[in-house]
Amino acid sequence: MNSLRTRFAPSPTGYLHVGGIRTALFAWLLARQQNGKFILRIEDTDKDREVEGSTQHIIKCLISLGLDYDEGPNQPGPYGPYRQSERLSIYRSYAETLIKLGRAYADPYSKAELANFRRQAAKQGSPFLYRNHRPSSPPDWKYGSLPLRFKSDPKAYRWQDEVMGNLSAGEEAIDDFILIKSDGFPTYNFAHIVDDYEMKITHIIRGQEFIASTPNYLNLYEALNITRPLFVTPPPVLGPSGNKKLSKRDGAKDVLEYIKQGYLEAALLNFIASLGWNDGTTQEIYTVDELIKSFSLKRIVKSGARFDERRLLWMSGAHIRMLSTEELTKRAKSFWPKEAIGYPEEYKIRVLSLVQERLKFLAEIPSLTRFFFVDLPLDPSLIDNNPKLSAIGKPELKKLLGIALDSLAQSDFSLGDLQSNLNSLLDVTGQPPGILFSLIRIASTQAPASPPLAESLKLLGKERTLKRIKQQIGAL
RNA sequence: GGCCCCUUCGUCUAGCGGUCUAGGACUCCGGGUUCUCAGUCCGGCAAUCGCGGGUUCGAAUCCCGCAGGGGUCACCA
Repeated sequence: MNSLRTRFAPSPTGYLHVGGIRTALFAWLLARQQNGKFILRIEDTDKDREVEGSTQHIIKCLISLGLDYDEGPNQPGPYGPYRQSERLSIYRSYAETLIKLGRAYADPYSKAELANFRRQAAKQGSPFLYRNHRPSSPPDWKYGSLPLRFKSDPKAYRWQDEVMGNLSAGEEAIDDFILIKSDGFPTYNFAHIVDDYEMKITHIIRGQEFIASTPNYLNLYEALNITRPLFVTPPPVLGPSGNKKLSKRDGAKDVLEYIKQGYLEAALLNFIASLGWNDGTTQEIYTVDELIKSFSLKRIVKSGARFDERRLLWMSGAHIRMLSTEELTKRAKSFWPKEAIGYPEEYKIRVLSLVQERLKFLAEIPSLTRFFFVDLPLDPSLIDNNPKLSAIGKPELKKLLGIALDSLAQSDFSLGDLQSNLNSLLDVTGQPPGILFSLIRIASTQAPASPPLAESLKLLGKERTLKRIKQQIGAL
């Protein structure tokens, strides 16, 4: 029985973008691979920044991606509750222990005074350290009025990170940070340490922004005399344009948006995992199961990975092509154009299998398939913009279509018969396929692109095909 | 500014002292696939491995400097 436990601990301040999901994904992959547990913990200790409904939004996103959690807000477990706002008494008792140990004290300074200290430090070009201003006789701490600070024991640290390797920092990285805010809520710095310990988390997977404060955490673990989980720090995911960390501010999309556009979860996970991780082989496309099997902390790279949507697009198409017809049909359900209403399931399945290999994401279905369901209005530009066709001239095109119409009227519209019918048209007219087939394709679909001609006509059916060709003839 | 981390094709990456005149994938470009789009197959462009010094018979790989980038220095997480 493996006791590995990982957690994803977002704060409910909005949606999740690719960077956030990657952290969750790595934690989830590790847990699933090692038969451990994946815990979702909501870090809602900042009432001001909290965004209404975002917890539900985050959960929806995780579940849509298949990142299911074993313990969490609506998934009871032995170490709940899993919302920090519901664990206030736990933090308070840890805080009181620290006070008894002489390792925490009330912060008497006003915000203005603090700001002043900070200004001074900035003026000297040195980093601000609260402990340089540690009050000699701090007042008693009253819960819910004054902030409580950690009384640090500054020293240099060296530590192991499962990804970054050996890390170190001098004592200047250690400070008297706030444990409990004046509103009685704990800070992240305090709450996550208590929770990870209480919830028996074995691996903390989190972004690089926490490396700088790790020495503080180490100091606190010592003060509390508790063992720390392993640290796993993947590199940042960078924005597409440059070298900044991917952020909502710079337009990072809600991952749920990709789901809504019909990017497959497997493709999304495959792509996100490949940002900063590889298994050392040349394999690019992974199913979720393969990801679980191959994942390894040891193979997470150290440098930041840029988010490139083109690669995602390619992967998404690749995953769609791997789908069975049944699976694709199931997933396509909510993406049909409204014109498809009323068509039998069997017909839609045939349409789908014709466009499957052309799809990059499911939201493309309507534009690719609409002509299979409804007669599109005649689009003269389709012929005008085709250099070969427009060179021939309308009267001649009209004549050609007339011949095609008569010939196709003889066909039973089975695939084989259509094929030979079209081929013989080539002989009869003496035209190359580039002209004849283009013409028929445009006439019968009125779409800029479509699957191969014979297949399309067969699916369209004789009646509709002939009707559309007649219409085109009338317009020429 | 202090501290910490990172640095191989445009992008994601392989690479752990010789098999690297640096491999794969995406993108892009050319060609085949009886029409279009996509797919697929074949081919091509693309990194003197951030720069400068060492160590070594030999360095993308080890060491030292420098530069660039990122992170952090909140009663945010």
